[in-house]
Amino acid sequence: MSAESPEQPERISDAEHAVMEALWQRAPLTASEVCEQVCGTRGWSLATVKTLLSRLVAKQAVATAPDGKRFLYSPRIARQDYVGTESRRLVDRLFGGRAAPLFAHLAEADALTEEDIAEIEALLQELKS
Amino acid sequence: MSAESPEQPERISDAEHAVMEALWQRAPLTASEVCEQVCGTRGWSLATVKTLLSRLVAKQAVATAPDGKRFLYSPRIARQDYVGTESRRLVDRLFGGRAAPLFAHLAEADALTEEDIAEIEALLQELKS
DNA sequence: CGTAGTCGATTACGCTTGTAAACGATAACA
DNA sequence: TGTTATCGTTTACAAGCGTAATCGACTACG
Repeated sequence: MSAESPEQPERISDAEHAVMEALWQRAPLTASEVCEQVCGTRGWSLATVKTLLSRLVAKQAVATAPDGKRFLYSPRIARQDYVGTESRRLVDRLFGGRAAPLFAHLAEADALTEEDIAEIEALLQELKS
Repeated sequence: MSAESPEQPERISDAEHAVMEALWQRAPLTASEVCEQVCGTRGWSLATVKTLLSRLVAKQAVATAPDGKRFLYSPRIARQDYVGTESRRLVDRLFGGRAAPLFAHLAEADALTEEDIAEIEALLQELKS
């Protein structure tokens, strides 16, 4: 383990998350390239993306590498980890930390496609072996 | 359908959610009774609970009924619904709306207990019939 | 009748978030 | 060399949130 990082990762907000998604999909990117990915769908200006990138850098969720006069941005946290903590948060908050009730809820709400069911079944088989 | 409620339900914050949980568990309750349920675990003062209750009333998530000089508070939205939208939000944001990847993730992160697995398996059986 | 307790309502205040404009440095081009 | 386009940084500002103190009304007790 590396030294002295309490590394209690600061929460990433909703808007920031959109930026992370762009970087997870392809990195490193310049601020303008990130904007190309997200400004359209979210209706943001480049300035907004710059702000979000700075905040993410401050939160140590994104790293910068100088490239001439500008920076290239890359994720410092793995999507896997982010998704993990977020899922756990939800399961803890809403389902007492148990995954089964979440699953039951999704089932009841018809949020499961045939495909989902098949895949989950396959996963279950694996887990049992 | 009833008239003129755009009824786009305002987001319930984290702290507010704790209050909702108390009311979902037992209602109606006075502000002090809610405090008894939550002030301990969250380290809040009664004043904080009162603020949260007011905000929930403003958001139409909680209803008040006068009882002598004070109010009795009850949830106006069903836990089922809240849990539903929150789960869907997560699944949409992180897993492209598909439940199977969420499940896969939980499995991979060892977030599933033996019990969970058994229950989910049972649910699957039901779904298939 | 005064006073202490209790309610809900109002006000407070610092932090985060969403959204962006303004600024200063620099590189590229004319 | 002067100007323009482009970076990252700084500043801005309203809304939402966490956390609470204060206030005005009222009740119950002495």
